[in-house]
Amino acid sequence: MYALIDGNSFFASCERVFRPDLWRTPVVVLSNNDGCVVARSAETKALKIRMGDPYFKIAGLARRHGVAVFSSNYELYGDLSARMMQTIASLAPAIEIYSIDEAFADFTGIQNQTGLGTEIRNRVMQWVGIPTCVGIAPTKTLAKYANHLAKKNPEFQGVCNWPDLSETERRTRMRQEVVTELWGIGWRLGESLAKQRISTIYDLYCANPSMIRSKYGVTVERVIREMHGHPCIELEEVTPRQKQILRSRSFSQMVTGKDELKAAITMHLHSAAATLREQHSTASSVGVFIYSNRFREDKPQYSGWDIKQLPVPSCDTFALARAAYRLLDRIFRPGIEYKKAGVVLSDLSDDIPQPDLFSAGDSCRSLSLMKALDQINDRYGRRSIRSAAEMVGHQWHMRRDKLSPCYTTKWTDLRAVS
DNA sequence: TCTGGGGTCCTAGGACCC
DNA sequence: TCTGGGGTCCTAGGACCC
Repeated sequence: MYALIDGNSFFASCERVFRPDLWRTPVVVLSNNDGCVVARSAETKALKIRMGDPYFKIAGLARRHGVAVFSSNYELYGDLSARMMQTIASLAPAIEIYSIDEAFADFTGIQNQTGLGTEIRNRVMQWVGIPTCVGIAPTKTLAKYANHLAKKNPEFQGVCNWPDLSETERRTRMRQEVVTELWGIGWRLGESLAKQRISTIYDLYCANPSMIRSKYGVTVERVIREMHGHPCIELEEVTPRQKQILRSRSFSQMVTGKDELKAAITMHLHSAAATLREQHSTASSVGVFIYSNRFREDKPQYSGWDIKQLPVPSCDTFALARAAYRLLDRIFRPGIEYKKAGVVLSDLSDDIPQPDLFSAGDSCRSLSLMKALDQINDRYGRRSIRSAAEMVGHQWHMRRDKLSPCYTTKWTDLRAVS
C-alpha cells in the first residue's frame, strides 16, 4: 500500500512560509530568467493564469489583481523540501523522495491509514509550514490519482484513501476526468487515445491491456494494470545514480561572442562536474550545445551540438572543460545571436578513474585538487572558487529581479522579529 | 523587449554477426 | 551476391515526468 504526499502549489507555498501577509494573496513563481509561470497559488489559478504562460503576457493581469510575483529561489525551495521530507520520514516507515515536492511512503501493514495520512499532513504543516495532500492506494499510479482527488475535492479534507471509496464512487470519479490526468499519460498519448475513443480515465480503465500494449507500448499497459490495483512500479528508497548530468540556461540577453559562450560553458561544467563527483561517478563523454533564439524568426537560426568521447573517463573539472572548449570551437559560428548554452556529461560510471600509464602522477594530483575545490565550495558556498574563464561578460547571467530572501540558508537573510 | 531547466524510459531502425 | 531466420548492440527521437 502506498501513500503519495504532495506539497500544494509547492514553490508558491514556500514563498508564503515567511510571508504570512501573503496567505490569501494570489502568488506566482517564475522560471529562470523570470521567463514563464512555474507555480501558482489557488487564487492565481482562479485568475486563469496558466502553468507555462510567459510572464510578459500576463504581467498586466497580474498587476491589476495584485498578484505577488517571485523569481524562483531554489535555495529556499530546496531547503524547505528537505525539511518536508525529513518530517514525512519521521512518521512513515519507508519513503521514496520522488521530486522536490512529492514523496511516496510505504503504508503496508498500517492499521489506520487515513489517520496516518492526516497526521503526516498536520505535522508537515506545523513543522514546515507547507500545506500538503495525501493519496493512499495499493499502487503508485492510483496513489497519484487519489492525491489528485484530494487536491481537487475539499470534502476529502486533504486525504483520499482509494480503498475506502465505494465501487460506484470510484467509477463516477473516473468517468468525470480526462485520461491525461493520469500519471504517465501526457497530451500526445491523450490525442492518440482519443482516436480510439478513449478519452476519460474510465475509458482507459476498461480498455484491454494487451490491445493497448500492442498499440501504445508497455508504459500505457502498466498504467491500466496499476489502475486495477496490480502494482507494476515499486518503491525506490535509494535514489539511483544519475545516468547523465545536464546543465543549461538561457541568457538574459543575446550573446554573440565566443568568450562569453565559453564563460557560460565553464560555469555549467563546474556545476555539472561537482554533481558528478558528489555521486562518485566519472564521465566518458562530454557534450556541448549552443542555440539561437527560436522565437526570433526574423534572425538567422542556428543550433550547434557536438559530443566527444574522452580517452579516459574523468571527473576532473579541468580535463572535462578542455574537451568542452574544443567542442565549442567546432560548433561556434560567428554572426549568430545566441540565446542558450549548455553541457551534458554522459556515459557515467562509478569506476575509479584509471590512472593512465603515462600520467599517473597527474591523475593523483588532479584528484586531490578536485577534493580541495569541493571542500572549499562546500564550506563557503557553491561558487566560492571558480575558473577565471567564467568572469567574462555579463549578458549571459540570469535575470532574477523578484528574488525573495534565502530565509533559511543565509545568515544575512534571516528574518528579524521585533 | 520579454517564452525554464533537468531528468528517465521505451521503441524503431540500422549495423553487424552467425 | 543473394537467400532467410535469429540475435545483439547502439543511437536517435519521441514521450513522459516534475
